[in-house]
Amino acid sequence: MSFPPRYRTAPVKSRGDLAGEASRSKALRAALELFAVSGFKGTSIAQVAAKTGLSQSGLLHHFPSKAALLSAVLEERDAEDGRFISNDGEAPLGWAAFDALASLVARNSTRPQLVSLFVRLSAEAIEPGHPAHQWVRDHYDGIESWLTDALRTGQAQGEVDPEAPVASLVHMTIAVLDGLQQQWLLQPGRVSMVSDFAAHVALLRSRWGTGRDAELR
Amino acid sequence: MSFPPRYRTAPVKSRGDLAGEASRSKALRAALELFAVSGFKGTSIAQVAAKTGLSQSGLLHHFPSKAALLSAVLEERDAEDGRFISNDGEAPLGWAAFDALASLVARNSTRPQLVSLFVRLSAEAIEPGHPAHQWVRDHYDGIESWLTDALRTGQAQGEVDPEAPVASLVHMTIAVLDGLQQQWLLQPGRVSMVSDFAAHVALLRSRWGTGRDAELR
DNA sequence: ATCTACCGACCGAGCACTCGGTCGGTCGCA
DNA sequence: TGCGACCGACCGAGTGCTCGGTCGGTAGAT
Repeated sequence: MSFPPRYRTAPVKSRGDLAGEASRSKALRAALELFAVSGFKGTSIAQVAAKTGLSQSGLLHHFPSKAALLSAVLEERDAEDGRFISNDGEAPLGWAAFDALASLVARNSTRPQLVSLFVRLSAEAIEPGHPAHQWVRDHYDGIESWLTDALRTGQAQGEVDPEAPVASLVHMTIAVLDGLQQQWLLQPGRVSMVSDFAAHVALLRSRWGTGRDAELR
Repeated sequence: MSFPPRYRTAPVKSRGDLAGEASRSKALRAALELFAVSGFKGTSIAQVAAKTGLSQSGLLHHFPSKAALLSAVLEERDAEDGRFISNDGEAPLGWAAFDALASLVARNSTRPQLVSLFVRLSAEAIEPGHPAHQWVRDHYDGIESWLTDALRTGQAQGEVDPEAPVASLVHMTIAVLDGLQQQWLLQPGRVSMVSDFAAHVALLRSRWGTGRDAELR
C-alpha cells in the first residue's frame, strides 16, 4: 500500500494533460462505484476500464496496478471526509464531536456509494494481507482517538460526567455508526441512519451529560 | 440457495457411509474457516478441498456447487445458534432478551471464526445477487422481530418504559452487536465485545427501564 | 524529437465445474 | 458359499473462462 501520489504539479496543462486528468478522475469514479457494489476482490480491472471508457491497458496506464487504483480511491475519499469534519481546521470536541458525527451521517445518507464502499472494504480488509488493511486500521484509530479526546475534553470542561466510561462509549458509538450503515444498505427505507444515530447520541447525553452544555449554547 | 437436505434416512450405515459423513462434516468445518478468513468469493473450492484432504472432485461429489457448500455451512451455523438462544423452546422476552443476547456475545467471543464468517458474509452479501443474500436478510429480520417483540412485551408487562422508541432501540442494539464484532476482529484485545455490549444494555436499561424487573428477579 | 495518452495482442495462473473412470462394499439370488 | 448387479466415495485430467499484468506499438500535441 501507500503509493506515492502521482505528481500533478504541472503549472501548464496541455490539451493532452487535460484529457488525461479527465480520464483519471472518471476512472476513479467508476472504480468507486464498482468497488462499492462488488468489493475489491469482486471487481475486475476490465470492468472498471469498461465503465471508464478505456481499454484495460489504458486504465493501467494511469494506475500501475489494481491496488494502486484502490489506494487512489481511498485517498480521495479520505481527503473529502477530512475536509468535511474539520472544515475550519480544528476537529470539534466535547458533545459537539457527536453532533459533527451526526451531520456526517446525514451527509452519508445521501451517498450510498460511499457508505457501501466503506462497509464492504472494512469487512473485506479484516484479512491482514488485504491491500486496504492498513487504511482501515488507520481509519478506526483516527475516529477512536478523536472521540476519546472529545470525551476527555468534555469531562475537563464539565460538560461530560467525569464518571463516564470513555473507552466503552467510544467503541459503542463507532459500533452504532458502522452497524447502522450495514442495516441501511441491506434494508434501505426500513432503517433511518440519521434518526437512529441521533437517538444514540441523545441516549449518551441523557445518561452521561451534565446538562451544562445545554445552558452554554 | 436452499438445496434440499441430502437424504440420510438409511437406518443401516455401512463403513463407506460413515466415511462419507466424516468427510462431509470435515469439509464443512474447513469451508467455514476459509470463508471466515477470506470470504466466499475469496475462497476457492480447491482450497477447501485441500484443507479437507479431498481432491476438488471429491469435494464436489458431496456438494454439487460452491454455493451449495456455503448454504450447508450457513444451515449448520443457524441450527446451532437457534438452539443456543432458545434452548428451552421459547425465546426470552423483555429485558431478558438483551441478557440472552449478551450471553450469546460472550459465547461468540470464544469463537472468532463464527464471528468472522458472519461479519464477512453480511458485508459481502449486501449485493442482491450474492448466494448468501437472502440468508443475511432473513437473519436480520429474525433478530429484529425478536427484539421488537421482546421490547413490546416488556412494555406490556411494565418493565420497559411505554414511551421507549422501540424500533430505534432495536436498530441501535443490532448495530452495536455488529459494529463491536467488526472492531473486535480488527483490533483483537483493544475491544471487549462482552463488556462494551453490556455497557450498551446497561445504558438502555438505565434510560428506558422502569426498575420493576430489578425487583422481580 | 520527444512526451503523453492510449490500444491490441498476449501470457501464465487461477477459477468453477465436468467427465470418465477406479475401487471397495452391499445386496439379491443361485 | 459364491457370483453378478449395483452404488457411493473418490480421483485425474481436462473444459472454457476470467483474472491481473506485460509489451510493443501508434497517434497527436508540443
